[in-house]
Amino acid sequence: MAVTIKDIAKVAGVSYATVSRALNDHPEISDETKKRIKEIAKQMGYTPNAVARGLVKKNTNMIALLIPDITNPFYPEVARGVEDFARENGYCVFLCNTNWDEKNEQKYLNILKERRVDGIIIAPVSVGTYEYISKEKEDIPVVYIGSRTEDDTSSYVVIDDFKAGYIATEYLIKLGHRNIAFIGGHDRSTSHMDRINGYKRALMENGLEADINSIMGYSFKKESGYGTFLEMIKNRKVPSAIVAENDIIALGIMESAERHGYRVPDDISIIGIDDIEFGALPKINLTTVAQPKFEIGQTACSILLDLISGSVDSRRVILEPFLIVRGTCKEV
Amino acid sequence: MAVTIKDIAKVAGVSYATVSRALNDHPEISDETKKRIKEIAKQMGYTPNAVARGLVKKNTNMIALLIPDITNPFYPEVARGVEDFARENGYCVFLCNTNWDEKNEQKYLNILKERRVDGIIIAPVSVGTYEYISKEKEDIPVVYIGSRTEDDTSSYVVIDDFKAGYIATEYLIKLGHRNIAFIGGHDRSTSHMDRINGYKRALMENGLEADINSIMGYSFKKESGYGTFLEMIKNRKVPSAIVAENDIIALGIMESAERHGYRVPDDISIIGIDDIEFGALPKINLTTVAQPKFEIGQTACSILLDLISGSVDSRRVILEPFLIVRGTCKEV
DNA sequence: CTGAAAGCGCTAACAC
DNA sequence: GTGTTAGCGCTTTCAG
Repeated sequence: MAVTIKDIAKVAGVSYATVSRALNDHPEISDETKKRIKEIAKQMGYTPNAVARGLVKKNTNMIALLIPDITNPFYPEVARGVEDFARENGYCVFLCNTNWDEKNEQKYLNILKERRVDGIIIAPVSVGTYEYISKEKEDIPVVYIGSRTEDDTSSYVVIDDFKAGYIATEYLIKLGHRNIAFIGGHDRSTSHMDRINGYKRALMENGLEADINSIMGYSFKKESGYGTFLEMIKNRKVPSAIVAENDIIALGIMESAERHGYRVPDDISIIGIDDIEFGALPKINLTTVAQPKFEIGQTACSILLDLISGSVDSRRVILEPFLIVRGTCKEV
Repeated sequence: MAVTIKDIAKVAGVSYATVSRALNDHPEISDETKKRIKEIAKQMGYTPNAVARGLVKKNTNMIALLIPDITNPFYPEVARGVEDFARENGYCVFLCNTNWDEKNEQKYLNILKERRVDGIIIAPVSVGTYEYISKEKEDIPVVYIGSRTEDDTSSYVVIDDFKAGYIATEYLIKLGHRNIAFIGGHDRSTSHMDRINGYKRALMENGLEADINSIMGYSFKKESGYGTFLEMIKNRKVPSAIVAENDIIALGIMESAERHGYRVPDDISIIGIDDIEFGALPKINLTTVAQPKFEIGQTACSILLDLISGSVDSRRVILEPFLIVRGTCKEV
């Protein structure tokens, strides 16, 4: 059995309240006693029990970060931002991978609530997450990332997704493309809808039609890019350029194109959104609209800690996306 | 304040022990009362307090996974294996990114101990981790991944790293290469030493010299590959082929080669170890020695849960690496 | 400056 | 089948 403050008290010949105070550096304890007790604690190999402390203090100094896909390099970079900020402020982050599954997400949310984490940062699987979370929100602070809410009592950190879609499309248009498709995920996502709207707007402003049939895709994974492009080939509807909703989808499209005899960017131009590290490899050289990933994580964590401390009620931050021109788009 | 079992007891007109038993499906409680109490609990929005339960039950149903680099796609895939297995068995996994920093690692280990996680799976930053952990091992079950220990009281899951280094080098030799360098991380890692020994053995068995100067690198990150190859160029010591200790280092080497006028595989052959997803992209097409990533995670978690339940004392598993021939190596 | 004692929310004997 | 009670390890009034 692990050693407790009672054991220490016995050895030190003081009450266990004194031990608790000494170990927590309470000002009312004499420096001498503090030093003596800390010494004894160390020698006895004492490890404070955070579970017991959590029970009485009603906080755990743990926050959770729920992400849908740990294998998409976008999220690890966001996680780094969260972790860095959390660590500097004495919080420990519990990283949970929901794997794009609402069941998993709900389960984690439940467990996290039971574990009494102090707060949650979540990149929701879909807008369906909102109604589920809204119930608990009173109990536990939540910051959304990559997904807006309509109300102004929630907190979130997003990029201007409309603008991201717009920038990508506009760039392609300026390159002379007239037949531009959009391949993305499902429509139960605010960022998806916003990006599509940005895409449509850019088309319209340039007198191009936003054909509904040119908006495709089914998930936020690489396969969606691969499979959807394959579909296009089969249907003989390969456009001259594609806006991919994110970089891994873009990578999937490139892979599919490559394997079926289409050269990028000679036969088809592709632009992504996110700016994941692997897109920058010279062999890939993916043109993309970047998100400030690390900053998203940092900002979200900063807001969450403010929420926890009660210094703010809610905060919504919209960061700016920016174009990174590399080699997967070509003038026509 | 959250609702507790006492509140429920009051409403239901029973003692709170009864509530506890009903909620935990104890057999001694009549089905009727169970149903009634569960109904009341639900209506009152009760969430069990896992902190309090943890205090008395002395377990938390949480395990931790410590990885050195969440941005190396190798680890997320291992994490998926751990998570899947853990989830199926009612455990929650706490993912911690140590960022190749021993300080962070120790800090996490401490926090985890205080939080009384039931067990830990760790890919150590270096062999220095061992001495630090050995102290706690009696208290809390630990499974190492990607790193062996000498003693036979520890548990680990690794691949045969010697063989991985050997297979990679032998393949290059069979392709006709005579001047083969090795670029890897630091030597405070068992997998590093093993892979190098495999590399050396393959060279020796084929009558080639294992020149100490051809073993280079300084970290397990992409930069190590990039920078080290640059060094080779400067020193006019570019070999005809390189064994990279892992795939992201290989990617770094390829990037460096590419940017400095070396074509892969025409001017230089490169083989990696790991088989990360991005290496399989057609534009990259990295030849590599694969590790069963998901299986490593699964197996480690399975062992850990056995350790926790006490059904085994320790277990060491060595998985087989296997060659995946793609396009970055060429016959000379 | 330190001790005594209550209590955080829950589980698990031990009664009845 | 259900209630009573002790106690998990700790923090925090309240006394002194």
